[in-house]
Amino acid sequence: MLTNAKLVYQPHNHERSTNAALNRAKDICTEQNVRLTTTRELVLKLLWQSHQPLGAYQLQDQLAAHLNKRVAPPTVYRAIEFLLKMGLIHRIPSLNAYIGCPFPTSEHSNLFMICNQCGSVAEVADNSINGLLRSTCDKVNFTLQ
Amino acid sequence: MLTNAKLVYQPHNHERSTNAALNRAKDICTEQNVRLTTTRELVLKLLWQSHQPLGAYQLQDQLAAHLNKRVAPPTVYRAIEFLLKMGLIHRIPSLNAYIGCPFPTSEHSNLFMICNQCGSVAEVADNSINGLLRSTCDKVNFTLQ
DNA sequence: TTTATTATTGTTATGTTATAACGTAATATT
DNA sequence: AATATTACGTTATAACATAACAATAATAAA
Repeated sequence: MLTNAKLVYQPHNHERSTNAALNRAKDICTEQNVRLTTTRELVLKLLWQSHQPLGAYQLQDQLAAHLNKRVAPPTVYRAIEFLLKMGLIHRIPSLNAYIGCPFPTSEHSNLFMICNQCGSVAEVADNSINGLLRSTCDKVNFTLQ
Repeated sequence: MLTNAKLVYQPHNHERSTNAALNRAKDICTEQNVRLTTTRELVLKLLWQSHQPLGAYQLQDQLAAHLNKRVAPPTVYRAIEFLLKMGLIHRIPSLNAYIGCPFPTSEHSNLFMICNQCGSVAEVADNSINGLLRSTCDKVNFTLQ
């Protein structure tokens, strides 16, 4: 089972894990021949620094603060769209919020544990859950995506 | 395994299943001593007639058409809130849409199969999935809700 | 039945999330 | 350097959701 639950819930070197994630992102983008521009990287960094999911307009505020200039929604949403496409972040629909993906290269269905008290989110990728979901989908003639 | 997949995807007596759902709803509300008012019942009916999830503003339009008068968003959202609380409908966050619950009295975690082609949604309640989710939550110190 | 209480609905305004459209700038390709 | 492609800036607006308060209807209490 793959999970970042410990990383989320236990004391750890935050800056270090953020840097690791950013470096992984750079590698992935280089390999895919796409550009991790300043804005895109900053959004990713903000999401990793938070460890709680952030909404698009929270990102907008923080982005504006860091860049010392006005930032319009499309700027944020473009960065989000890019990062989603690259598998570097996830959208959590029930929160209208976004969060860094701890294992961007691994093929996995997304399962999130969302704490109703503190709002933190841990991600879990589990083969047995995946398998069971897949077979259940088969039963009702769906294909798991 | 509990699912309404066949009901969603195979020819069936639509009016009949809608009426069944409405009657069940009436029973539940009577039992719980709450009122299934005209608006609430109509919203539930519209959701059942559709069999595809409907957004709040689609419901607003249809509601207005049926009642022959202007209907404001809060009216719709209040009905939705009530029906959600009674377990008669579900919200599907990834679609910002709502759908009738086929087994409102059964305790179950919600699992939705959403067709990317046609937009139809089937609901599945499966004990083995539930169990696996629960044990996975335990592993990472969460409680399944 | 009259009054009091509670639940529900109407109405206006506004908050929050997300995208369309179009122009400009930066980067890569030839 | 000229051209094509990709990314960004800007304005406006669409889509989804709720706050606040007034009016009305249903139910309970007197």
